[in-house]
Amino acid sequence: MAKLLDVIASHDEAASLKILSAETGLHPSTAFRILSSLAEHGYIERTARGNYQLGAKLMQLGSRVSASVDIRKIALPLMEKLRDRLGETVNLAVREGDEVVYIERSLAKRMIRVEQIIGSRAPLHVTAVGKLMLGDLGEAACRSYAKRSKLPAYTDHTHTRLSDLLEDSAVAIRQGYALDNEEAELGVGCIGTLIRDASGQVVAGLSVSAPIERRRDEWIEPVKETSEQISRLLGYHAA
Amino acid sequence: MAKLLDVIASHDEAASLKILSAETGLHPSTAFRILSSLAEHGYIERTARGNYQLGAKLMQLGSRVSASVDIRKIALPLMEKLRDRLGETVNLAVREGDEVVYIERSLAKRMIRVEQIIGSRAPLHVTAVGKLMLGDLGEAACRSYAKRSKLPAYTDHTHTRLSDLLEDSAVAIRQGYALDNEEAELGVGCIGTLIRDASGQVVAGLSVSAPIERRRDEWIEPVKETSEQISRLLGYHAA
DNA sequence: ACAATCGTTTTCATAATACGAAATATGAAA
DNA sequence: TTTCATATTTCGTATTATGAAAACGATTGT
Repeated sequence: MAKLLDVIASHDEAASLKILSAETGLHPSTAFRILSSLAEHGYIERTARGNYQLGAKLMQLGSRVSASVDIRKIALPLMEKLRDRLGETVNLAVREGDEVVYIERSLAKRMIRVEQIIGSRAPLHVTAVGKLMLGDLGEAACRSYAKRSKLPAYTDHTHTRLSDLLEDSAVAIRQGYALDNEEAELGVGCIGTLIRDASGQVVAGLSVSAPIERRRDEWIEPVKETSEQISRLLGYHAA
Repeated sequence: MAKLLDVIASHDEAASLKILSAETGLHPSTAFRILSSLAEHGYIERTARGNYQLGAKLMQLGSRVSASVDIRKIALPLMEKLRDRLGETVNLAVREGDEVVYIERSLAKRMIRVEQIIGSRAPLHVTAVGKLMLGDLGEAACRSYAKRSKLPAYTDHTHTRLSDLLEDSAVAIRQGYALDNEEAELGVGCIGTLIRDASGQVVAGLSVSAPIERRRDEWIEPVKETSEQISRLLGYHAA
């Protein structure tokens, strides 16, 4: 049953019994019976042509999944995979007021590594993820944030001028990732991306942190991919 | 399995095996095995205390349910129940631009009845559902609509003054239902409510239409209840 | 219009496994 | 600790799922 639902979900169009039995490896008559039972309970629906697609019941149940099913549980395995691939610390952060809070991490297995404490905070404008969140909220919200926070400098690389911040966050959104060039702490560079849920809302941010001289542009794609995978697991699917 | 998922979904907190086996009528050991299997596949998760709640997999699958799983299919049975209860025509409409479009109906079984043609349209400000949609969008959008449409009169009951429309739609939102007092056609009265999906967005409107002299205030509650049921089936659950 | 073909659905004998009772383990309260 | 309630595992039996094959149905080509 799980195989069938996965295969149906993997198709954009409603799929035929033949395709489903082939891709799951189930005997057609077995697949047929399971599908009939699923359809009876509303987990899948049949189109006019008799093909199968996911059903409304999944929507109802899906929407009731407690928000407390932590993003962390879902993200951690993928974060570890990314950490192993890049060899550097990977962080998961959410927004809380005008700060990002680190809620999960996967530490680099190295002597010299960046170590964010879970629960630690940083203002939005000094982190890659925070700048993306600002960019996502739009220029007005960004201006308002600047006014409230006064854009305090954490290092001499921090964007303390509104115009710089606006430019940086707008570019970040356009590119789908943000850099942090020693803006929070000297010697530390980050690459950050956003994570969205089923409703398209930004719910978290993913970032890799490394000593600035070790950071590589080649990491951008892997980080983007990982955050996209996490978003998909949370139900996001690009417009 | 379906029973178990339904019972889990019906609880706000994670439920124990005892509760689940009792409420489904399944033998505890049977329930245990099914739950274990569901958990293995991610359809449910276990809390630290060993209780069961819906899992992330349902979110993923739920979000992939094609939008083409028509609201109509889900709504029609409930519309028919409402029609049988009130004895009058029930309509389902969605917004399209500055109009509502009727996409489904359940006709009264009477000689004299209101008959909307599926696919027919009406401007927002002359229908109960349309006024609710305007109210939901807020005052600014309502003003902008009035400017664009010029609020043409369909009968001498139509609200053609912006102030009347603003007042009416704001009241409608506050009450959770709207009336149409011969505003679209003389002799026809409606009671309308909104339908929302899992993300809380308004996706459709439900209305009962009857000759104005037959319409009763007692119908308001049944109409509200029915639209709430449909919203729940679409995954909406009140904030 | 008819046969042929392909995909779906049903039937049926058999093999697999789900079932419930009971035994055992776990953990919270006394 | 001991006790009690709930959760988990075990095990023989009964139920049900399975795949092969047949029946059915729709679509395509002749």
